[in-house]
Amino acid sequence: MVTIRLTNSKTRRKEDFRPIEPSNVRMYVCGPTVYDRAHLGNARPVVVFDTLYRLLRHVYGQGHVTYVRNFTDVDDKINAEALRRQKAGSPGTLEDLIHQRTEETIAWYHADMDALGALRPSHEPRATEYIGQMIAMTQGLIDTGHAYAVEGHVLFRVRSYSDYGKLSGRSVDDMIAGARVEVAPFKEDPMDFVLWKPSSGEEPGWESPWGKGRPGWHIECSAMAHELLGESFDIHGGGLDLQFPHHENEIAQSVGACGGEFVRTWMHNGFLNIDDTKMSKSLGNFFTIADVLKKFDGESVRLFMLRTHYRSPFNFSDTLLEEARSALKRLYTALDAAGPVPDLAAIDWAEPRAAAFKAAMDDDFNTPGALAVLFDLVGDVNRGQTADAALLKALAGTLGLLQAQPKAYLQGGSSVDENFVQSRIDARTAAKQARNFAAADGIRAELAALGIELKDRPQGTTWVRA
RNA sequence: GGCGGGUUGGCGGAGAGGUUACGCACCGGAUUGCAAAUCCGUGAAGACCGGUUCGAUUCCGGUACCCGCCUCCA
Repeated sequence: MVTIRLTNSKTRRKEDFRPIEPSNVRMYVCGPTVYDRAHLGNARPVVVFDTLYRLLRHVYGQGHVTYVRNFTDVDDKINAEALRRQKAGSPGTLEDLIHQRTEETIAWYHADMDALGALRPSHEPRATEYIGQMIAMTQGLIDTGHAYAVEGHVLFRVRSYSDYGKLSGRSVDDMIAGARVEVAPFKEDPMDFVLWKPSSGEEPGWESPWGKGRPGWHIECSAMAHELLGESFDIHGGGLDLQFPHHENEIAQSVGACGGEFVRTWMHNGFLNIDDTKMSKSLGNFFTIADVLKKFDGESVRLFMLRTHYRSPFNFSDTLLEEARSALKRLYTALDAAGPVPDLAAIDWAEPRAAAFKAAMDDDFNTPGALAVLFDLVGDVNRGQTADAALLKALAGTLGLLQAQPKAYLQGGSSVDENFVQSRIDARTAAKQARNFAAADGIRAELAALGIELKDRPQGTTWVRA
C-alpha cells in the first residue's frame, strides 16, 4: 500500500501518514456556526476535506474512514436572530425560534455543500446534543487542576499546560505581549480561556455545577471529537484561522482531560481571498455560496477550488470562475465525444496515467497535479483513444468530479426548450441541404443569442449551452 | 512588535538541480459551406542581489514587496 504524505501543521512538515488504526481512520473537521447562509470561504474546507475523505476511503476502504464535521448551534448570533424574530412577532418560544433558525441554516448548508459535490460526513454532531459531555469534560479539567470556576465561569488555566502555543508556534508570554483584548478581572492569567460561561435571562442555558450557563466555543469540538472519535485520532482539519486560538485550545482541553496524543496530524486549509484580501464576515466582502450557485454550477466551483493546492491562498472572481467552467467543459466535451462510458469496476493503479494521478494525490493531495493528469487523458481521448474515457471518469470520480452525464452537464442550465432547439436545428439542416447558408447561419445566430451553441458533426448537429 | 506563508509565462497554477506541467486566453495550420468542438504546431516564465554547482526558476544567504495569524471568523 502506498503511503500518503500530508503536511502536518504541528510539525510544519510533510510526513508519512500512518493511521492509528488502518481499519478505522478518524478525521474531525470544524464545521460551521449555523447562524446564516454559508459563504464561499466556508466552502473551501468542505471541498478540501471532502477530497481528502475520498482519498482516504480509496486507500483504506470505504467502510474504514470515519469523518466527523460538527454544527455549532450555540452562538450569540443565532440567539440574536431568534430574538429579532420574536420581537418581530414570530410565534413560539425563544427556544423554538432558535431551533427554527439552526434547522433552516443547516438545511441551507446541506443544500449548498451537496451542490459542491461534497459527501456527507459519517457524523454531523450538533453542539447542543453534547452539552452533558462538555460539562463532564469541564468538570474533569477542574478536578485535575487544569481549570477553575469563578463567578459562574469556568476558565482553562493556560499555565497548567506546558505545550500551550506549540501548534501555532507562539509562547504564552508572546501572546500576552501582543494581546489586544481587554482582560476579564477574574482571570488568573490573561490568556486563560472560557470553558463555560453563565447565560443571562433570555439566552439559552443549561444547568451545570456552576449555575445555568452554556459551553465555550472551544470545548464543544473537544467534547464532540472525544465522544465520536475517541481520546486520540488521526486527522483534525479546519481553516488556517482556527489554528489559533481554537485548535490550540482544543489541544489543551483534550490533552488536559485525557492525556496522551489528541491528534496525530493537524491540517489547515488556506484562505479564499477577494481582491487579495481575506474574505470574512467582519470585513463585509463576502459572497454566499447560494449567490455563486445562481451564476455557476457547483461542479465548476468545486473544480475552481481544486485547481489550487489546499494550503495556498487563492483569489475569487467571476473571471477565474469562468475559466474553471471552461476547463470543466473541456473535460465533459471529451467524455461526451467518446460516447457511452462504461463504469470502471476498479482503477488499475499500475497504469501509467493512473499512477501519475495517484502519485500527485498521495503527495499532500496535490489536486492541481492530479488535474493535470486528467487533462493529459483528455488529450488522449480526443485523439481517438476513447477507451481512456473510462479511466478519465474513474479518476475524476475520486475527486468528486465528472460523474454527471456529459450531455446533461453540457446542455444543463439552459432555459430554452429542448424541443424548440431541435426544431430549429432541423430547420437549419434543411436549409443547409438546400445550400441556403444565409438562412442556416441566421438560425445559428438566433440560437446563439439564446445561449445555444451548435456543433456540426458527421453524425449530425448537436448543441450545448454556451 | 512577535510568529508564519508567499513572489513562476498575458492570466490562473504545479512539480522537478539538467528533459513539454496543466488550464484559460492568443497566434499559425488542419478540419468545416462558414463556424463551434477537436487535432497539429508556435510564442511566452521564474521579484532583486550574492553564494554553492559543470549546470539553479528549483539548494543556501541577504534585500525588496505582498499576505495571513496574534480578536468572533473556514
